[in-house]
Amino acid sequence: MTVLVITIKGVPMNDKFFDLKKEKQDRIINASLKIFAENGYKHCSTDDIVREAGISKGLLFHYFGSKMNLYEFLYDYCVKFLSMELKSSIPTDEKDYFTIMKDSEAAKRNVLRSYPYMQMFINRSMTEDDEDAVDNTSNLREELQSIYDGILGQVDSGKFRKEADPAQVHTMLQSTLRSLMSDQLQSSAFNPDHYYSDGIKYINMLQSICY
Amino acid sequence: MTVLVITIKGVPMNDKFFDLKKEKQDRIINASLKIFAENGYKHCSTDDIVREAGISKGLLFHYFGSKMNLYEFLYDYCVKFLSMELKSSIPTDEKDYFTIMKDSEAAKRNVLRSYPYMQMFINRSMTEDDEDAVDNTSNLREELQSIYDGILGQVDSGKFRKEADPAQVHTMLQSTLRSLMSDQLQSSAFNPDHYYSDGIKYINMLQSICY
DNA sequence: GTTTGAAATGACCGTTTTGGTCATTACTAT
DNA sequence: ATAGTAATGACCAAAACGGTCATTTCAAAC
Repeated sequence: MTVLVITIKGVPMNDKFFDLKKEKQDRIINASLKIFAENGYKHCSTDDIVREAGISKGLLFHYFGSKMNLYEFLYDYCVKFLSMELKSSIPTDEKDYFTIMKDSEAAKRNVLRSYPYMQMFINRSMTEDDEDAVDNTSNLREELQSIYDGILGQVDSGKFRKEADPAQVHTMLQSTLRSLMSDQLQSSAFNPDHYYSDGIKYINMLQSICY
Repeated sequence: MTVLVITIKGVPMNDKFFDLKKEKQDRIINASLKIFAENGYKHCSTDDIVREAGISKGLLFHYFGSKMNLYEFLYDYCVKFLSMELKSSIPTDEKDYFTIMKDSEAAKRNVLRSYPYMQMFINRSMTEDDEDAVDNTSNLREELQSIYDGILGQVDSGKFRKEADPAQVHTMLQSTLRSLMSDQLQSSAFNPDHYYSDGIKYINMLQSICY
C-alpha cells in the first residue's frame, strides 16, 4: 500500500494531512519552517522538526514521505500563501512607493500571525546551498520573484527628492525590515503586531526624509 | 607529551601555529571563520574546515586540540583584530556620526582584505544557539560590545534634522551594511574595495537626506 | 462494550558523519 | 646521512542521519 499521491502542484504527499485539525497542521508547518530557516536544507534534521512540532517521526514521514518532499511542500505552501496575502493587500493601481511598502508590511503581518517563520524560511532559501533543494524548487522561486517584480513595477518614484535614490532607499528598507524581523524572532515572545508597528515607524521616517 | 599551552588570553592551543607561514595561518583562519559563519558552532564540521583550508585533519587538531578551542581562538583573534583596526581608524575626538561610520567602514575594509569572513563570523555569533560556545566566549563578546559602545558614545547627533531619528537611522545603516556584505560574500569574487565604495554610497546618501 | 479503521507512536535499522587519534610519511636544515 | 618537526589520512567509537514498521492509541459506529 502506497500512501503518496500527486497534488496539483506536483508535490508528492499524503493528502490526509489536510484532514488534520488546522492547529496541528500549522504546528507541523511552523516547526518545519523554523528548523529549515535556521539551518538550511542540508543541516536541518527531521529529528529536530518532530521534536519542535511535538509529533512522532513516523507521522512526519507518513504525511510527507521524505525530507525533500516536505521541503517542496513547504515552499509551494509559502508561495501560495504569500502571493495570496500580497495580492489582497496591495491595490494594483497604487503607485506611491511608501504606501505600497506599508501595504506589503500589513500583508506580512497577516502572514506572521499564522506562520511566524514563513518569511525567514523564504529569506534563508535565497542563500540555499544544497543543489537538489534549489533545483526542486526553482519554478516556485521564479513564481515568487515575478510577484515581487510585479509589485515594484507599479511604483512611480517621482516624488523622491533628488538626493534620495529610490533603488538605494529600497535596498535599505528591505535590509532594515529583514533584520528587524530576524531580531524579533530571536526573542522568546514574538509579536507580529509589534513587528508591524516598528516597521511602519521606519517607513514613515524614510518617507519624511525622502520626499 | 602534551602540545597544548595556555596563551595570554587563556585559549589553550599550540603556539607553534604562529611559526607557520602567514599565508598558511590565514588560510586556516579564513576557512574556519567561513565554515563557522555559515553554519554556526554545532552544525559546523571540522571536516568541512580542513577541506576548505586544504590541510589534513590531523594538523588542525595538532594546533588547536579541539573544535571548541578553535572556536575560542578564532573569537579571541577576531576581537583583537577588530578592535585594533577600529581604534586606529577612528579618531577619539571625532563627533560627527557619518564621519565615524565612514571611518568604521574603512576599518572594516582593512579587516576584509585579510579576513573576508571575520565580520560574518562575528555577526553569526550574535545568534549562536550552542550554549557551550556562547558561555566560553561571553567575556570576549562583552569586550567587543564595549568597544562598539565606546565608539557610538562619542557621537554628537546635533546636526540631524528633526524628522530623522539618529537611533533609527543607525539601525537602518547597520542592517544595510550587513546585508550588503552578506550579498557580496555570497558572490564568487568578493572584493573589499568594491564593498567599501558601495557602503560609502549609502552613508553619503543617508547623510545628505538626514542633515 | 465491542468492533474497526485510521491516527500516532518510538524503537529500530543501515548508513553517513561526527570530533578526535596516531602510526606513518614528507620535508627541511644541518 | 641524520634528526627533528610538519603534515598526512586511514581509522575509531560515538552520534546523528533519513527512513521504516510492528505496535498502540483513539474515536466513532453499532
